[in-house]
Amino acid sequence: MKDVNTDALRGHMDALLLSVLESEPLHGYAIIEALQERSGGALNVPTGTVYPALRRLEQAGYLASEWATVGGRKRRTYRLTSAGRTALAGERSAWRRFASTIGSVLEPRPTK
Amino acid sequence: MKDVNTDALRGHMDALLLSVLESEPLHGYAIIEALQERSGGALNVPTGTVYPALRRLEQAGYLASEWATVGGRKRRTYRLTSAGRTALAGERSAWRRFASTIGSVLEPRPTK
DNA sequence: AGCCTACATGTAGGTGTTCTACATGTAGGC
DNA sequence: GCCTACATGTAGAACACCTACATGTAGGCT
Repeated sequence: MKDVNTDALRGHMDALLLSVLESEPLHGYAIIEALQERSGGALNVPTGTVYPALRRLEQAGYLASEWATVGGRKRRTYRLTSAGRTALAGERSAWRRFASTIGSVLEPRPTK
Repeated sequence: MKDVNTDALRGHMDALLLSVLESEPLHGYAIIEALQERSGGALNVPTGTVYPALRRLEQAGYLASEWATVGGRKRRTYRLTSAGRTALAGERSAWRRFASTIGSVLEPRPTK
């Protein structure tokens, strides 16, 4: 599967991150793997994008985190706050609107 | 209809511009109107975005332009080059891939 | 005359999210 | 001793978009 141009993700990253955290808390590395998995391998988001973005979302109040040590390795595990759930719902509807808008321009149905 | 967040357009602008020029040449102002129309009013792209973008696309070889005077007003009319048509096809398939990727993460089908 | 809206193009400067590249460290297999 | 996977993080650059401004014509209303 060809990679999507990650530059095009601008503005949709938050939605993706909130979405993979919806069903269970995950740490950064696992989030990256989850994105790859869910996208069928199309989404290879670099660590330099994910970690700062997670901090941003935590500061915004959408995520909360705590440290854990598993197998001698330290992890920071993030979970959705209730504000995060609300934000996710908003991101989802914004995405649907966005996709349908772009679609309507890119592949217009012939009117006649 | 609620506006889409135009900031999220980052990376998809070229596709939109090439797409509205597919069936007929248009000048900048008309392009903005065409985008509004096709999107059902959701797409209000500011002139400060469109005009520089058109120049960028012309420099890339995807568009060609010529001046015209209509009703005392000067217009720069853009048309797709053949390279532009090829680029548009690429943008379309990139968009489909992108939308399906984001969709698969944002609204995963339950596997069980 | 004066004002407003629609039409029409363009530039300057700022913003912000993303990228690339680097830095650091543990665990475990070969 | 080396490599890969696991794991987090920072610094700095890139760049496409935004806001705000600048300029000018045409035409309607008062």
